[in-house]
Amino acid sequence: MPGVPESKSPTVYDVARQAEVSIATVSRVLRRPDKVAAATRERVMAAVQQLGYVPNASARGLAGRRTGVLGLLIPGHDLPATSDREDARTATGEVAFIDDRDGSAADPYRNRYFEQLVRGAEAAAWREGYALMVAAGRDMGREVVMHDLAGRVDGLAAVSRTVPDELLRTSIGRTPLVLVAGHSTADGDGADGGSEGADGTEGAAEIDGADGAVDGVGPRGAVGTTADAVRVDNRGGMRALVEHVLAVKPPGPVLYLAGPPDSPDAAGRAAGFRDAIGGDGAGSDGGTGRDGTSWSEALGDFTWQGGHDAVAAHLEQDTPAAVIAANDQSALGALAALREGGVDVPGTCVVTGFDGIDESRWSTPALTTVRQPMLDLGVRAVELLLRRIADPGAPSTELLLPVDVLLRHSCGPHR
Amino acid sequence: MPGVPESKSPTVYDVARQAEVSIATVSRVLRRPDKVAAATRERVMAAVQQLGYVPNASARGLAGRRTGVLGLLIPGHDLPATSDREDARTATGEVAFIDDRDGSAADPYRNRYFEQLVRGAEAAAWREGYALMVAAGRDMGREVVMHDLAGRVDGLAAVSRTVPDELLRTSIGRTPLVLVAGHSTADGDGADGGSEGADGTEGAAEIDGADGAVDGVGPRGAVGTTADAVRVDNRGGMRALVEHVLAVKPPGPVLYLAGPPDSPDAAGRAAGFRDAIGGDGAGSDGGTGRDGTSWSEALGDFTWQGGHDAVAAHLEQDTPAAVIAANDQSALGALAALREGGVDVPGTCVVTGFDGIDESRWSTPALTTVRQPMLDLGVRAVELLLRRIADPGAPSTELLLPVDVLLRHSCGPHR
DNA sequence: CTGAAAGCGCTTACAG
DNA sequence: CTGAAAGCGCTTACAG
Repeated sequence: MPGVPESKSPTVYDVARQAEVSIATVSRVLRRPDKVAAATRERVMAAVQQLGYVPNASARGLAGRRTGVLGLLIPGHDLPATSDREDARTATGEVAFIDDRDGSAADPYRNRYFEQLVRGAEAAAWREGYALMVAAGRDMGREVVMHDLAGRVDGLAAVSRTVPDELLRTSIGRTPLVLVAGHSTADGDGADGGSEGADGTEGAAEIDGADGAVDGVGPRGAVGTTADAVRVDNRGGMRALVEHVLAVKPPGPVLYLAGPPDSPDAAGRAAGFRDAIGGDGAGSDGGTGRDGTSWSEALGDFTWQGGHDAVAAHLEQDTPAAVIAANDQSALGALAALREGGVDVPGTCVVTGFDGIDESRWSTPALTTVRQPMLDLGVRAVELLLRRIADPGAPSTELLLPVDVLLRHSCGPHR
Repeated sequence: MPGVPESKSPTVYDVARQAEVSIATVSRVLRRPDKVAAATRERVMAAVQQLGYVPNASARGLAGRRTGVLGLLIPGHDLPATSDREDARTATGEVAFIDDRDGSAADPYRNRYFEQLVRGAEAAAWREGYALMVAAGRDMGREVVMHDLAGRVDGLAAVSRTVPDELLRTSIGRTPLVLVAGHSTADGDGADGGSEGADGTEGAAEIDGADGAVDGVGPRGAVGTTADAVRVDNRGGMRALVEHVLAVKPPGPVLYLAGPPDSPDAAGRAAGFRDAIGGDGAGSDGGTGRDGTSWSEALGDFTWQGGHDAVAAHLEQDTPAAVIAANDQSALGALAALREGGVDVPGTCVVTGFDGIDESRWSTPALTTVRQPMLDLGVRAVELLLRRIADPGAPSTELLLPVDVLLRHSCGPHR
């Protein structure tokens, strides 16, 4: 292969020499082909082909002051320990047999909630000519990951509460940032308090002190800077769902199975419930709705067990005609408690969830729920980020995405 | 905020000035802290903190001749058209109601098959100090994506047949490459022919002409270069599964529901079936196994419909005591055909699949199947890639990962 | 339409 | 242990 360097990648200089032009022209052909004479362009392209030239993204990023990469930070778990993954077998032909009649062999480490988000963001980014770099916040070293990411990208979309606001502030520096609605999925991560208005107003996200990176320990800045954000209409979705339930449920009282008090998602959904039920009792834990329906509230924690236990306890005093759960997992727990209590769903009592997780499709009966537009969330986050990058000084935007109600068997016939 | 530049990100020079050291020392503190005196190190770290310094990854990549990024190329679909995503509503409070009693509202664009792969690769990459950049091959512009990716990463893992080998060769240039086992999921993508031995030998993957980038059109190089590869033990998994089935199935003939002839996965699984059934007839489409079991083969195409139709047609002549399908989707189709034909599963006939897709858990009866270690596939691909990057001249490696058999109700009681 | 030249922000031998 | 200097491979005004 005469004249072709085997070991080293060709550079603009190699291409320029081969095409007998300057490196400026090579660059122009690659970036703004219309600015170059057709004949020259073809010579250069031929040289590019021949040499198998691939532009070095680092050099591009450095010279052009943009990386062409967007970052996405999502919650995530660490890998299962190697010993769990590998078992003892590595050789071919050793096959493990697993009794999975209960379906429990599904990977517990899987976090499906954000897969769609990633897909949406990824597609939108490439469509706009950006690559997407995804990082799942590890329990260990989130700051490291953040920091690392911040230096690699032109902008960062972060799922709310993936990292502490403090970290966002100091790590990100001047990197454009978009906050993406949090998640209601209970995931051991605990702290679900954060940037959304706890009253369900879902106000703009605030990052305090984003103005100064000088003092990392002093009092938070009095004037918070507002970041762009994309959220999901928790409140409107729950309102619509509950209005539907009130129209179709059997006569009798309603039980609202709430989420944890410190979750903004839970707060938004609770507000939607109150919007729909109306009447007195707003703010308290029970009352009579505007249509005369009597209702009460039980406290869940977004987990299956929490939902199960709360409903089981409630059943000892009363049998509801509807259980409105703040999320799917607790609704699934409620379903189990009702079954154990001999309550027919949806005949005697209808049940609804919120989130649209896979399990909601496969429960018996299948769960009526509100699906969050995770794909769109990703797309919008990228769009917002791009806007912010294009105009760093623009006023901050907050998008509230509409949701879908998925009608399934758990809320009975659809009159 | 006196002395703090608001608009421009601080560089090593700013840090050096603040800490009263040279930029070389700043760099050293960040990369090899042990090589710097403790006092100096602390001064520099303080300056880094104060200025909110974030290293520029492009500059690092350029100077250090490595990007610290690994690429992963997976098959993928484009985003649904905007009109499909957005509907007419954007305002809050507009909620769509969707009748999902049949569970069909699941996102058809979703490709779950690779989500685990990505997770495994992502986690492994970060663990090793690399970031991961994922690109889903778009129908349009795969080459563009590939090319773009190649310039951004230190190495690339590509799912087999995501892009044509030709493209791999010319686009990737000198970027280290690892091939990851293909997929058997029928996905409209069609061409499933490729790098695995069609006889089930699953030999090393060959990329022809990887030696020269000079001639993009001439005859393929006579000596193919072998790329590293990670594969899944299709053959061993199917063999183990079938041995189990032979032990538990009701008396009667076996039907092997094969995959498309041009699929290497299908070939590997078919080979595993023949290993297990033994006896004569190897290579033909039926015969008598070594234990006297009579068997025949029907051709499927990895789709539900293909499996359904093939089995429905078969039922007109014979009722099998076991249907071994080459993948889950066709097994699910087979299940439906058997139900329509009034054949009791697993009482009269047992059924098995291959892949471990979600739907296999939720079918009635739940499907016994072989689960591919997708998470591990991602982890191993990254490990192999890192090894290759560390030693470009090393002989190529091929890993064959063991699989799990998931025993569920479709193959009856487990004696 | 094209070229010469500066510069993007780091890392890394090489001296000392 | 620390600093001066070269250089990584591009892009982008600025001239012409």
